[in-house]
Amino acid sequence: MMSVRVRFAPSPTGNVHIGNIRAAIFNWLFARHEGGKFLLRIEDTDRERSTDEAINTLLDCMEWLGLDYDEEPIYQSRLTERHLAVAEELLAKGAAYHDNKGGDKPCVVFRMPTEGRVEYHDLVKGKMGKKAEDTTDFVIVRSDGTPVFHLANVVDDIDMGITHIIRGDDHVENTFRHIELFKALGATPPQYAHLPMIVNNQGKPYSKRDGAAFVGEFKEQGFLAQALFNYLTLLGWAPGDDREVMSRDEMVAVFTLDRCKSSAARFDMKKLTWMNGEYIRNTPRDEYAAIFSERLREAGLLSDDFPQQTLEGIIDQMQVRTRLYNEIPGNCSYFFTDNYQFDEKAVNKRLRGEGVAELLLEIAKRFEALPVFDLESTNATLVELGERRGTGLGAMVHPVRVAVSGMAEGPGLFELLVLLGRETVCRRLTRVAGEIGAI
RNA sequence: GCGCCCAUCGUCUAUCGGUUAGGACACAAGGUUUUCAUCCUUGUAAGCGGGGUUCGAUUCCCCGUGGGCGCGCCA
Repeated sequence: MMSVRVRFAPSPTGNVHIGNIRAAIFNWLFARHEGGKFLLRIEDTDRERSTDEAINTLLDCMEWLGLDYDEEPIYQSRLTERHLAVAEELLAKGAAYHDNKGGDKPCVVFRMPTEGRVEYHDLVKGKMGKKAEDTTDFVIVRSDGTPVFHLANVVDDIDMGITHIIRGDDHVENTFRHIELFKALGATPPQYAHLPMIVNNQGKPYSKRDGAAFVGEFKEQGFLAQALFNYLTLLGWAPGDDREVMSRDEMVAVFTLDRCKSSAARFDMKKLTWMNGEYIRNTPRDEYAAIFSERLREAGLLSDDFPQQTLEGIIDQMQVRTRLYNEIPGNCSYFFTDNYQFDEKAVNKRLRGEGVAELLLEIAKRFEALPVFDLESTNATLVELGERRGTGLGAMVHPVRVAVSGMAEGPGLFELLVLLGRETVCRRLTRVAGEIGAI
């Protein structure tokens, strides 16, 4: 049994599209499951776009996602002579011919069969085929003497000993051509598996206009590599049981191509975000703490003299509530500065009511008078006041939360108050009481 | 236009002829007159249409419909 060799063959343009990286992930999973090799071939024949920077971006993305490859990357641009030699071979065999429909110099065109059928068995789509008369000849060497994708792709796959080609749906038509190319070159065509496209809300291929479309953008927005990897794996594939959040080892253990779907999958940012939150909650606390602090320092909110114990308490409260690392500064700036933003809806709902200013001042006064300012005492204060006024605890809690944090969400109120400290809480309550109309 | 492919809750999916069609996201309600960006419970919600094959079709076949992809010098 020949051992599996698959490849990821991106053209380095500076951005790696999620559709492409999903194909890379599936290749990687397949190789690891089969105990085969996962190879990287950089199709850098477009010298204009294939800069060193673009190649480094590509390599960074793969490293970030943990897509380790098994042999030195192949750079297609260095193989041009080989491609052209093969074109000559095809010409000599009569499998290709010169043509100059373009007008200027002739190009080399590969001859497709004219009778019979071109068929292959797709590992995810099943039996595929079309009549030879429905196929058309195609250019393999441009009139400027450079090899075209089809030729280079097939020649390299032969030379690299590729056994399985796992790629996007949009290559199905090319497959009929490529198979004939393999045959004309006396090579056995590899096995093919075509993955469904990742589409947007309109069912069109997912592009930059639909939001983050490149791996780098997800990284920048604070998505975890593991979460993106896991989410993408579930687009067009399922383990067969009810598992969704899975470790890499689990996925490798059960990944097979026959469990891939053949219909397009819609990209759902909400589910990815949820999954990212799952991964963040499962991140070791130390690791989360480091990232948390880093993000706040970047935002200019955390200084070195911030009390460590308080910071630890904030981290405990925030880790379970973080879905995206980028949300961190915006979601808890109030812990670090008096200059926090007020959410307009929350203000309107909780602070605009009659008597709220007076209430906040009353609460501040009672907090000042407490012997100790902790969870129990602050809680008791508001419960008692709520009873005394006959309005209940809710009428106390919400205005206080919005006043001291500016938002309607966050840690439990009493945890929040204790972390902020009596001084800060009272200062804010007093200030907000005086400025309600101006907020 | 021609060719190829696809079709289960709003979304991602399970089901490989017999299920009360399951799970997850999202949404809604409750726990909670202390919030949700956490947690628990519950709920709403699906087989594109028409023919066959079969004792029985979401599942197999055909025809429609809808969508995607491709159609000689992008990759």
